[in-house]
Amino acid sequence: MNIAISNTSDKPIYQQLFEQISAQILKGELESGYSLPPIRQAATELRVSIITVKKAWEELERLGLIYTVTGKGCFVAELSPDEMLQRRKEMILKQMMIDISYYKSFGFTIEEVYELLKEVY
Amino acid sequence: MNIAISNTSDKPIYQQLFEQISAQILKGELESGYSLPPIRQAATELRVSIITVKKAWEELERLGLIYTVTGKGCFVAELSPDEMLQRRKEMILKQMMIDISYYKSFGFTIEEVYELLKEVY
Amino acid sequence: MNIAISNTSDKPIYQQLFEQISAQILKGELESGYSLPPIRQAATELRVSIITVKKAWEELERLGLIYTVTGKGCFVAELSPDEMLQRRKEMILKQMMIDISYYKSFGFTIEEVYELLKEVY
Amino acid sequence: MNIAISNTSDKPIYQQLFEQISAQILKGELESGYSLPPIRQAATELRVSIITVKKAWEELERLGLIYTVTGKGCFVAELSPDEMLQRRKEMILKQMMIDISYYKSFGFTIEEVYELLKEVY
DNA sequence: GTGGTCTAGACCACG
DNA sequence: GTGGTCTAGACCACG
Repeated sequence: MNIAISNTSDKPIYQQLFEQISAQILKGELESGYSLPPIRQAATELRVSIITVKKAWEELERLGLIYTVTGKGCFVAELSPDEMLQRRKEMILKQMMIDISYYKSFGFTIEEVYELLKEVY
Repeated sequence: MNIAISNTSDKPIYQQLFEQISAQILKGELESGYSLPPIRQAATELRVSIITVKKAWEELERLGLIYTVTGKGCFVAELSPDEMLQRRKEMILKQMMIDISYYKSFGFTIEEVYELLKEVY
Repeated sequence: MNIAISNTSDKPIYQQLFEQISAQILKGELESGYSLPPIRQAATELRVSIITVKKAWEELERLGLIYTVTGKGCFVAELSPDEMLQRRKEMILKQMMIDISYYKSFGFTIEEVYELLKEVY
Repeated sequence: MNIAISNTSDKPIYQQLFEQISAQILKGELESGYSLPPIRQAATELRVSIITVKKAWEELERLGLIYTVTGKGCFVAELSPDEMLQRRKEMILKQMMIDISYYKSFGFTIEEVYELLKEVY
């Protein structure tokens, strides 16, 4: 588990957990079949509440990125490279819709947005 | 006042108000000297609380986009076209930093992000 | 009448009027017997409400800096140089008490305050 | 929490709260990491509304004097002694500019102001 | 009529 | 339990 939690971020902790682990799974950094640490252990290591970890795990399961084997634990699901790319796109496209409507509301064109993006990327 | 409030958005109402009005000011749609509607009237029209409107107005004043004349009302501040462009950039750059770190965390390059942006813009 | 009104100041307009005129009287810039402009005229010149001017004039009269002759207008009161100095001190001492308690609350000594005052005077 | 609220002061309650707590932080009386009382508890103790406390806390956070950890509470930020002195100066310099222009308008020199200050300090 | 402030109480997300 | 937000209504100073 290579996770960085920020307590002062606007993002809820469970959301930070969810995003970072899903990214690791979809980039292949966590291989299919890999066993996630037990909730209690993860909570201790990350110094967050068990409830928080559970919420993140549930969201991962809901999206089919992990699956639970009762009594054994949680495991990274099997995804083809194509599926992984597709899912990665979905993860950012949903956010992009929101981001873009914000940029647009301030009157920026796609080209202007691209120029600014390059500056800060 | 051309404002659309979404109750389903996770953005607080005062934040929506602030963003929409600041965008209108910085795009020149509300000219300098223009008198914003009295907060009580705005609250009634938008069907929100006075305090909610006040909070948005306060943020606008804090950024120097409007100013208050006691007993008279709130007015759009005078900004040069250069300042307006600069401010518009500031408004989205701060958000862009956050957006980009999200895209990056899922392993996308600037070019890939640009391609996806074009699709949905 | 040499008055500068700020609409964006925190100070109420009538207070600005009162302070500036009392300062001019107590510094001898407006001599005793000098006739203040009629309220309506002052209001027009200064582009403020009649009520505002009236409030300032009332405060001046309350402190004995001007007096009203019914049907004739308002006139600067007669004050000896000693009285004028005394009154000037009173005007700032009252405010100083408030200012000092603020400086003190942030832990500054009189010497430190003096050093800072010199920098910005 | 050692706060004294004055209902006779013309300073708003939230401003009094802000000033007193910021002074305590910047003088080192509240150490970094110290947990401020929950806003609801503070509101009850100080017999003011939650929103009033919130407004003061927001200003403290805006200046970086405290930070919020969701679900945990508000904590005093970490500031070096140098930063604390710098911030303390900033807090009174802004006010000093206003105070001085008032003293000056009544014709007092810096030396005269200093003499009067010593009398009442 | 205008803004400034305040209250008491409420519902919600997060942990 | 913690903060975040919101409401409806109130009183006040200023003009």
